[in-house]
Formats: sequence, structure tokens, C-alpha cells
Amino acid sequence: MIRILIVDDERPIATLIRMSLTKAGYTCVCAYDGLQAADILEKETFDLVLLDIMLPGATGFELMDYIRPLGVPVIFLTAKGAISDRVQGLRMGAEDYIVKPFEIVELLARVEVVLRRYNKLASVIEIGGLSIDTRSMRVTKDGEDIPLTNKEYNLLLLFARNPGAALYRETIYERVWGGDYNAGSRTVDLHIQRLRKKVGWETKLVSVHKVGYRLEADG
Amino acid sequence: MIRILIVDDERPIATLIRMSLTKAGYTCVCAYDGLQAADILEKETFDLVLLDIMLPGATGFELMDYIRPLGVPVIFLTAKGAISDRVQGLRMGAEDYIVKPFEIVELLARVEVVLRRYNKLASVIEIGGLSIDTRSMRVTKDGEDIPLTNKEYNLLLLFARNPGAALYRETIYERVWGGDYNAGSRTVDLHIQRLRKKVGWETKLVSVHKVGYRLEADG
DNA sequence: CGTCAACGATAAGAATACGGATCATGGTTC
DNA sequence: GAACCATGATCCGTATTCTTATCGTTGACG
Repeated sequence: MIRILIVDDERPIATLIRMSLTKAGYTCVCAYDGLQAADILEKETFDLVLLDIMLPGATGFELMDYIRPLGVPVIFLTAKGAISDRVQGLRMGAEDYIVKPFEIVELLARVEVVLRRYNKLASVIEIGGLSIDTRSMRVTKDGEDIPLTNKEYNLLLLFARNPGAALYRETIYERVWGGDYNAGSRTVDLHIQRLRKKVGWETKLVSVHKVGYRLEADG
Repeated sequence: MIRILIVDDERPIATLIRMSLTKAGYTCVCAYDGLQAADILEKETFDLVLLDIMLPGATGFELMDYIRPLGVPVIFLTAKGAISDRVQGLRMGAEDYIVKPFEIVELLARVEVVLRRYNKLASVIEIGGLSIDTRSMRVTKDGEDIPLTNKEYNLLLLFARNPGAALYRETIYERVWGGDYNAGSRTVDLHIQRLRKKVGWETKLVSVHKVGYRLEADG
């Protein structure tokens, strides 16, 4: 269940958004000013916040200080032409922004993008005899759970999302570890080997000489 | 035709990038500060933007606000070790980043990855009876896989992208090996020969006396 | 037609990458 | 504090890949 908090003082708009998102399968809660939003945020948890910048009481910007420590992604709703608002919003850590008036489809699309970026969208990837549930972060093979470490899981996910593609060690390292890749390090190789053994991909996760590794696309 | 905008205030670097990308078949435009970049972006459309973060006038981050609504993918150029820049860049929607100083081959690879992600680039090249899948880095002939070494593959790709053109040994060496060509070395010749045998291009990949080699344009 | 440089071919040595094993470290749990 | 686990560094052996060396053949040019 994905929970979205809608913060907008214009009730008709908030209602419109809530109806659309509910239709799309999300669970929505509305707040009509900053204080109310802060209250709700203290009591409940959300996967995403849609935040109007022009709010009475506390502005959207001030509310951001509340939200940022929670690690909840935020999409700003901003009036047309308020570019400086937009710039400031992004600088304050918003994931995206939507200019009012906006199309519902556009809203849905952006919500999806942000949720996916945060792996909030329930999705099960079936590949190479494995079943990867990105929501519970569980990997099963023939119904049996395969315990993976954090790095192994992220590594697996990277390949599962890029089947058939040859991935450079640099790319792998940067995506999974997140820092500068130290050429000559065997870290990636080591984890690849461990992953191969655990999930039984000795023949599917092949090395590409001088490049890195590739998950064979099929069979 | 793929158009790339290069934004970097260090002109030698911008020029170097432009030359490399132009050689690789892209159409390039350079901007040397944020304002100029914004001007150009208003008038012309691009498939990709290479953006240096440390810019006078408007910083790369501010320019991002301009670019983001356009839906054009961005690759950040960032100084080594500036991790906070990098994180922020990715959060702001950059598709990728490259740490300066970087290898030209690496730049080309990343540009390719991003363009492919946006479906701007054909990922399969059909030439001379071969099928080259640049995503999986696989070469097939009549459906059968032809295993190539790294150097052979890069060599093949170079010719596949410049069919009919006579390529100097120097050029070949610089593109595939990446360093200075040592006149008198037979390395290039040797790899050409092996490649010819492997892919059956004994008559298609001809030598050009005193110059280098050329892939005959068609069948 | 002769000469010389350039290219093709083969073999062998050098260099390098990858897989496997082991061990040290740092964090977490009980 | 002890035990465990995740992580990553290091070493070594093997197989592949790359380069150098050498010799024979071809092609350009006067």
C-alpha cells in the first residue's frame, strides 16, 4: 500500500488530485495548510508528499524543513511562471515539481517516476529462475528464500534491471557502492562471485573481458 | 543526427570533447558559460547536454533548472572527489556524471549509454553480414555468436561506424588503444588480421598502402 | 624488371585479467 | 565482551589476451 500526502490550500484542487490518485490505486490523505500537514506527518508515515508552495501559515518551503529529515520524497506544485519558486524548491531537495495547471496524466507519470526511484512501487522481477520482490527486498528461487546481503542484493537488482547488457566495473561500482571506482580493486569481482554461487548463476552471469559482467538475457 | 550541447568554461576541455564527439559522429555545440548555454537551449534542441558543474555566471546546478523541463538528459562533468556535487547532481535529475579528468573512451561509453536509455541510439548495427549489439557487446553472424576480445571488438566498432573510410593507423590506435601511436609498431596490423579471420572480413577489411585500413562500404 | 618498403603470417614471450582461497576489519547482536 | 556476519583487501595460479620478433610475400615505383 502506497500512501501519499497531498498538501494544498485550494480544496477543489486537492480533491481532484486525491480522486485521481485514489483511482490509480494510491492511498491519499489531504492537508489544507502547513500546520495541519506537519501534524499529520508526525503521526503517520507516507511514501510521497505533493506539496503546494503557496500555503497560508507555514509556506511550502518551511514545511520542507519538516519533511526533509523524514526522507520522504516531495513533489512540488507550483504556479505557472514562478520560476524562482521552482528553483528554490529544487534546491531544497524536492524530487520534482509540477506547474499548475497540470494534466492529470502528467501528475500520475511524475508520481510514478519518483516512487520508482525510491523503490516504493511494488514490483516483482522474474528473471533467470529467480523471483525478486523489490518491495520486501526478498529473493526466492523455486519458492525458496535466498538470503542475500545488502551489496549482493543491490548487485543482483542492477543486473536484473539491465538484462543482456554488458556493464562496466566502473558502472557497477558507482551504482552499487556509490563512490569513485578504484581501478585494480577486486571488490566487484568478489561480490559477483559470491552472488553467482548463492543464486546459481554460474553460467548466466558471465564476465566480459576488460569490461565487467553481463547477465545473459535468456535461457 | 544526434545533437549534443557541451557546457564548459574551460575552452580547451570543451574543444577536446567536441572533437572527440564529432569524430564519433555526433553534432556538437559548445557553450562556455551558463548564460550562453541557456540562450542556445532556448533556440535549439539537443539530445544530450554535457554540463560542467563549476561554471562562472550561473552554476551548473542552476542551469539544471533550465534544462530539466526540456526533458533533455544531462551528464555532469565533475571534479574528482566532489562527491557532494555528484550526489546533488544525480538528485537533480542528471542521468550520469563523469569525474574529471576522464578518458575519452569512457566519455564516449557513457554518452552512448545515456543516449540508448533515451532511445536516441540504435543499439544494433548491421554491417557486412554482421550484427553488432552495442548494448550487450555481442557480435553475431548468421545468428551465431562470434567471441571477440576487447580490442577486437573496439576495433570492429570503429570500422562499423566509419564504413568506407580509410583510417590511418594513428587514428585507429588513438581511438582503440587511447595512447600515442608508436610508429613502426605492428600491433594494429596484428589485431586487424585476427579480426578479419574471426568475422570473415578477409576481403572487406582491406589495407590502404602507407595509410592504414578501410572497411569496404558495401557487399 | 629490380629494389625497397609495407604488409601478412606464424610463433613465442610478456602482460594482464579473472577465479578462488584466505585473512583482516568493522559493525551488529546477544 | 564474545561471537557472528558482512565486507573488502591480498595473494596466487591459470587462462586468456596482447605485444614483440622474425620471416616470407606482396605491392609500389623508378
